[in-house]
Amino acid sequence: MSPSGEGLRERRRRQTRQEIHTATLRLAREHGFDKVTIEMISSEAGVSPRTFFNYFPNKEAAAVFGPQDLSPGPTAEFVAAGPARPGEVLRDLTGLLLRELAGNPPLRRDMHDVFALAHEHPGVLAAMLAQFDAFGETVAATVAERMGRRPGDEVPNLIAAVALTAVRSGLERWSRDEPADSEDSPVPYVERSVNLLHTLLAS
Amino acid sequence: MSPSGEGLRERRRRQTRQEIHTATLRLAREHGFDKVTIEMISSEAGVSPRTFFNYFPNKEAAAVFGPQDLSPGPTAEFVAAGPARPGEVLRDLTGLLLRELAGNPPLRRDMHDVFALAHEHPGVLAAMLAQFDAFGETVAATVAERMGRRPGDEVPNLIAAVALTAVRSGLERWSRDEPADSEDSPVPYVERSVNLLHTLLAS
DNA sequence: GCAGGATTTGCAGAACATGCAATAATCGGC
DNA sequence: GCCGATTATTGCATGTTCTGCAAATCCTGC
Repeated sequence: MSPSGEGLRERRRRQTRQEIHTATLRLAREHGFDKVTIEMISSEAGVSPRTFFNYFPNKEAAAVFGPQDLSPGPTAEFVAAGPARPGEVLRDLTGLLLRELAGNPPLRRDMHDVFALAHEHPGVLAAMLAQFDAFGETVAATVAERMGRRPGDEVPNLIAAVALTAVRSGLERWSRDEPADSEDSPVPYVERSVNLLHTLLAS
Repeated sequence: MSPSGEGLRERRRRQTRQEIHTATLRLAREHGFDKVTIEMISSEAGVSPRTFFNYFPNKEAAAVFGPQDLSPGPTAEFVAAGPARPGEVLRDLTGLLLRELAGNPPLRRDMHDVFALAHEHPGVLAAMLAQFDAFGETVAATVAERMGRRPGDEVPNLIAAVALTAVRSGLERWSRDEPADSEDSPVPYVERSVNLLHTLLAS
């Protein structure tokens, strides 16, 4: 295994995945999502069509491919804060997600494209929601760890799901209100949704 | 137009839709979802394969097709209760959704099948989440009406999304814990999630 | 009944998706 | 550096999905 914690194999794999994804978005922007074929995407990404299907089950999944994990640093901090009342954990979690988003400009650009696509193509929306859901599971696991509960426990599950719902709601509005090329940030929008959520709790 | 409020055309259309849906679930239970072809479904439902695609874009959508609207009576009551603090509206809404579920046994049976399918087939999960999301929009419109806010306003949107998240979380657990053929009700599960949600807000 | 519109259907063809087996690349230990 | 084992890529064959189009059929309202 090479010096870094991750072998060449894994790195290349991650890279190919990313390349297929960005190729999909680029081509969709250029020609319209449903004029784009798997063949075009594969060739743009420099792999065979058959390989495309080793990475994604379909175009929609390739378009919405996003973050699988929270970044380790802030997460460790979050977990270390230890057990607390559910409401507090929720508050900390929304804060964590917000910082995650604030610190990752490429992710935000990607998100804007994906939401824009999702508005016009039901299949993309479905794939995006599935992606959020999957991400929610990993978030729930982190929350469970902090709370000293088993993974799969309903409390962390619900906390994660509610937090992500608020985040998604903010991103949704952001993607609708802001034009594609503006150098805007979704952070204020998401903050707004998150605050609304906490207001909801307090009334 | 015939005596009832709805023409023959509309009724038949709704009926065909329903028939394709139940045929899909039945065949999926019998043969496994991915062994089922559109041709099988169509023939089981008594339509041509081409007609299948007039109703649904794909197998997944046919499998998860569910309620599009809240029932009129309870909804009118909900709306008539008039403006209130967001937290109260949320509470009323979760109550409404719960009663909706409690009063509709066929829907529950359907839900169990759909969730079970979704557990094994990512594409079905994606379609189901999209279905929930779409339903969320109509719920949000109802909430907006009650609160005297424009449709699309972020407050009703978030309230609807959060409520449905809790409901979904309960259904999720129910479908995992209860075997397929038990004559159980998801209501206690959903109640549990809803109560948890309100606890979350209160802490 | 009849004109107008909606629905169903068949057909043709492109694109999607999967299993399988051959080839090529990487890995870890020596 | 080399080698056996593992993993990834690719081409091929094949059945399925999905769409556009035009013909035929069926409701609807008058």
